[in-house]
This record gives sequence, structure tokens and C-alpha cells, in this order.
Amino acid sequence: MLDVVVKQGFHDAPMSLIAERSGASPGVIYHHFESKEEIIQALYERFRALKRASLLEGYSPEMDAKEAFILVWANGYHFYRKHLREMRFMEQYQVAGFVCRPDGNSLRKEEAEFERRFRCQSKGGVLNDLPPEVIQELTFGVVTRLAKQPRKLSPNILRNLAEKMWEVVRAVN
Amino acid sequence: MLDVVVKQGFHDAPMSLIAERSGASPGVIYHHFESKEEIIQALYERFRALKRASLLEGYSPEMDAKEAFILVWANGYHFYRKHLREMRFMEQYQVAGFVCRPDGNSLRKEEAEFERRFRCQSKGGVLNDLPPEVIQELTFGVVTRLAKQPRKLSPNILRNLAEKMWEVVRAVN
Amino acid sequence: MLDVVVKQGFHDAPMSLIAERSGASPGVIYHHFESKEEIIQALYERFRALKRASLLEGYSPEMDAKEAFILVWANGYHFYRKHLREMRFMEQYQVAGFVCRPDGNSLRKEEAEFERRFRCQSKGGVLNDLPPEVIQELTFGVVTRLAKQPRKLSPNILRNLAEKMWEVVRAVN
Amino acid sequence: MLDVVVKQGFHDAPMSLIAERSGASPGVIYHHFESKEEIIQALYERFRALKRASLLEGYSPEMDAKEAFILVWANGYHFYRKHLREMRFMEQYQVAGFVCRPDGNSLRKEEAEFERRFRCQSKGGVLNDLPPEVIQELTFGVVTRLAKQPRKLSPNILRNLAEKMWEVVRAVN
DNA sequence: TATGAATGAGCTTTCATTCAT
DNA sequence: CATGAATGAAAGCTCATTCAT
Repeated sequence: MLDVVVKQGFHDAPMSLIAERSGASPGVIYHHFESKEEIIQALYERFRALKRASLLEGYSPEMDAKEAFILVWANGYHFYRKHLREMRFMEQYQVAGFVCRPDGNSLRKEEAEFERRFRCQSKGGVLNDLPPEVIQELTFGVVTRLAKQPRKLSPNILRNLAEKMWEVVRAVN
Repeated sequence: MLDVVVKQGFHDAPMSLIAERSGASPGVIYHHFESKEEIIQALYERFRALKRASLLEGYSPEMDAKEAFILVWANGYHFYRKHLREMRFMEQYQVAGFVCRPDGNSLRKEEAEFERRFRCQSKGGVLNDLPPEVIQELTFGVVTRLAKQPRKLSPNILRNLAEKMWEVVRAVN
Repeated sequence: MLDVVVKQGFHDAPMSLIAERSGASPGVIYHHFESKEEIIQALYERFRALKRASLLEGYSPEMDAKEAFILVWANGYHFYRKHLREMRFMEQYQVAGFVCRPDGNSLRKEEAEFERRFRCQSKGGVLNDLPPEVIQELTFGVVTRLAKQPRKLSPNILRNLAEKMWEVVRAVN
Repeated sequence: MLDVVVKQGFHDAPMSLIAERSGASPGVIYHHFESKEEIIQALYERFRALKRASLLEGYSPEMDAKEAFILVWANGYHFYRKHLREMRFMEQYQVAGFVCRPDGNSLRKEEAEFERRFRCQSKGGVLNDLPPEVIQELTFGVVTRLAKQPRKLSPNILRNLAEKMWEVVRAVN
């Protein structure tokens, strides 16, 4: 039922169409969700969870910080390219002024460790002291936007960019 | 009539409300525009023109490339922060899958010169050979997103970032 | 299952709620009743039977006509006040234009006797010759409406009223 | 637009039907009323006003109390019989648990005078000290119910009944 | 028999657009 | 040109009823 909403356009996704494509009747849908908005919320949260699970694939705390950064960068890029439709949906969700309620699920151990490590220097992390939202933009923000472009970037360019951005955000010794 | 659509949410912006806030009657609006979509298009194009006019403010071909880059970067940042509502609108426009028809208006001389100068090296410009959409993302893309953040960045940080991104995109001799 | 429909509002009494409150599943309900309307009918008839049984409590053919009238009047008042929810339901039933099918159950002996006695004079009864529906209104109708009022009437007033109404409907020798 | 809702059954009066019968489109109706409930409210209030205006027709303070009572009684009877459909509607309205908001319109002089006169004795009126809701029931209540009966009552019977009920509610010198 | 998810026609309401004035 | 009431297709949602388990 997730992919269903994704296939359509969110606005201009009448419930009747959603129902039809999902092979369900309008009635059942309201048996499972309170309202159209709830479907959207559920969809959003499900995808957010999937994303979180994917970004750290292959990461281990033993890795060198730079290599870890590049790995997650590449993970992000490939994840987004594999889920373009879902991304489109996420964007609409955020842009349309939905209140993204905070991610309730507690972080898994590994994630928590990663978070702690990739903080700014003054909080004991490996990044420099740019405001966190700027860091966020320069890393995930950039990767996200690049992934949306029609042309797929070669591994070379991708790694190259990752290294450059690493230089921008890493702590200066 | 521009600001009108901007104030609302685009979807969830019924024509009746648009009419009311613009002080016009639904009738007149349809004298000037064929449809709701046309209003949106007009709005979009008007803002795009405004943006283009603003970005190059203070630029002259005599400037050093790096300083020119930093100037335009800062111009962008401040322009976007001054027009947050309009930005919100632009985002919705793009995200909602509108076909942004190419900017018909011919470039002014100054703009054309700028375009020519800030190309990749292999086409005679001052930038390196990353794919153009990547360059675009690393410059205007990043600035746009930073401008959206609630916290205003200090001139220091802004210049600092500009310099770093300049290193990322400039031609390596 | 009776009280269930009564508790709700009849309209705005979705079957799903009825099922839930009655502790049954929608499925079983349709094992016992053909349709929602049938439940309502059943409910109506059950209450009508209960009412008939209650009105004549304490009555015996030996009683003086006036005393009998007063007894039944008081019986009615107290019965209705004890079953306000059900009354609300009955009202809705009648007002909503349901066809109250005639009471199939044959009258018990006692009831038949009462009916025969409390007829208009010209048919051998103790009442005057006002049209029967008028008599009905002036007796049960009035009592019913009085019982619906929030304030409970004192036995004194009640008896007083009964006596007055008796004067209105009794045969004038 | 009033009669329209009246013609249907209130529940089981889909807006689509209301619209069709009123010769309007569903759209316009919502141009004039906020919701279906508001239509019902408006209808209710309009009819209530009409009723109030009719009951006192022909009444003047100079009349003898008894004759006034009989006049109003007959007025009520005839008014109700002329507006059976509307009555059906009013009944449904009250029975369905709508909150009848108090009649905002200030009373006309004549009405106020009537109200003052037809009070219980202890408040300076011409009626006895039965609880007001009981009086109400014995007068308007009874008349209303009688008017609903299929058979029309002759002026004779009507006047006769009025006189009898007058005896029931009038102050005992 | 009992369950409760599934059905789908139909409800109230919205809103882009039109058109008589 | 301007108005704003009118239109009506379509949206989101409900609920009496069915049916696989």
C-alpha cells in the first residue's frame, strides 16, 4: 500500500485512485488509516525508517572517519537513486508543510555511535564547528540533490566529491 | 496578485481565497489568466526574472573570478532570505512536477558574459569539469538550501563557505 | 441488544457501533436480523409488549372505573419515567415515519376486558363520545409527554391531573 | 428553499435530492449555508417565527381570558393543520436531539403582554399553579397532537375541548 | 456459528470555472 | 471590463451489508 501513494502525485492522488491501484476498496483503507493524511504520515515514517537502516550499511566503528564518511555518502547516493519515487514523495511531504513528527524509534546502538562520532569537534566529534544545519546541508543535502539529477554520477566523481566535501566539513586537525 | 498565491499554500489555495486576498473577484482573474495553472506559471516566471536581476548586482566583468563567485554567492543568500515566501512557492512549483518552461527572455549582455565566464574549463570558463548540474548543485543549490534555514549565517561563515565551495568548483589550472 | 440501539441515536447509530456495544460482531447480528430496520422493528415491538404488560399492573375488573383510570394513568407515568431511553427510541421510531405494524399478539383476557370497558358510551363503555384518537391523546398522550419532562411530578399533582382528565373523557351519564 | 427540506424526510434527505428539488446545485447551497445542519437550523427558526406570528392572530388584550384562550387554541389547531409537513419536520428536529437555541428575536409588544397575562396566578396571571411545563403540555401540547391526527375535528368539538382544557388550567378564582 | 476485514454505493462538501448582470 | 452567485464534477469519507476464514 506504500508504493501506491508513491506512484501517484500526492496532491492529485485522489483516494479513489489510490484505492484502485492498491487493489483495495476505499472502505478498507479507512479501516486501517484514519484519514488520507494518516496514510501519508505512515508512508513517510516507513520510508524514513528504511532510509535510516540503509545509510549505515557496511559501516563499522573501526573504520577511519574519512572512509566512513565516504561510505555513508555513497550509501546515500545509491539509496536515493534506488528510491526516486519515494524521494519525490518525501520532498512533497516536507515542502507541503507537514509536521514531521520526530522519529520515535530509539536509535540502534550502531546509529547512536555514529551520531556521537560525527559531531562537531567541540562536542567531541570529528567535524568542524560549522552550524549543524550547515553540515547537514553540505553532506546529506548535497548528496540528495545530486541523486535526483537524471544523469548518474560515476563512482569516480562520486568519491571525488565525497573527498572534497569531507575536506569542507572535517575538523581541522 | 503575486504575493497572493505565495501567502497561501498553493495546494490548499482555492481560487476563491486567492481572489479574496488579491482584492479581485474570481471573474476578473479569469480575464487575465486562462486557468489557475497559468497564474502559477506567471508567478513563477515573474519571480525567476526578479532573481536573475538580483544575482548579478554589483558584478562587473573586471572583477577577479573568485571575488565574483563570492559576490554572487552572497547575493543569492541574501536574495533568498529576503524572499522566503516566494522561495517556498518556487519549491512547491518544482516539486509538484510542473514543467518549468525554459526562460524565454534573452539574457542581458552582462548575464551572457557571466554565463560564458563561469563555465567549465574545457569550454573556456573558469570552472572545473564536473558535470554542470553538479556544479549548479554545489553552488546555487547549496546557497538556496542554506538560505532556507531559520538561523541566519554570519558574513564570516558565509564568506568562508563561499571560499571553500569555490575551491571545490574552480578550475585547477 | 435492545439497550444498545436505545443508547445511541438511531440515526447516527452505525451498525458498527451497535455491534461493538452489544459485544457481538456485525456478522452475528445479520444472522439474527435481516437488516438494520428489522432490529429496530424488533426493538420497537419488544418495548411495546413490555409496555402493555405494565400498564394494567394492579388492575382488576372489580375496580371502580374512575379508580381504574387513575391507576392506569399513574402506571403509565411511572413506566415511562423508568424507561426514558426506550421512550426516546419509540419517539424517533414513530416520527421517522416507520410503519408501525399492528400488534399481532392477541390480547390477554384482562386486556381485552379493559379495552371493552374503556370505550365510548355508545359502544357500551364508560367514556364519552369524543373521537377515539382524541381520547387517546387526552389520556396516554398527555401522560407520555408529562413523563418526558425533566421534573418529576408529585403523586398529588399526578392524581389531581388524572382526576381532571377523567372528568374530560368520562361518560356524562 | 425552506419547503424543500420539508418535503423530504430530514434524515434520508441527501443534499443531492435537496439540491435537485430546490432547483439549485449542491454548490450554491453551500454558498448560503455552512453545512446541512445550518440549513436545518435556519428552517427550524423560520418556521418557529411563522408559528409565533400566527398563534396570536385576532387576539387583543381587551378580550376575556377564556375567549382569548379558546382563540389561541383554535389558532394553533388550524395553523398546525395547515403546516403538517413543517410540523413533521419540527418534530424530527426536536426528537433528533438538536439543540434548539433560544428564540433570539425579542417578543413583540402584544406577545409580551400575552405572556404576562397567561401565567400562573401566583405570578399575576390567569392560570392556576400547575408547573408551567404541565400547563404547556395540556394546552399547546394537546392541540399539537390533535392537529396531527388524520381526522379533522369539527369546530364544535374543538371549542368544546378548549373549554374543558380551560377549566383544567385556569386559576380557580 | 462467529468473526471482522472487505465492499462499494452514496453521502456531505469543496473548488476551478462560468456567466448573467 | 468587473462582479460574485451559480455550476457540477469530483473529492474525502461513512456505513449497511457480505463473506472468506
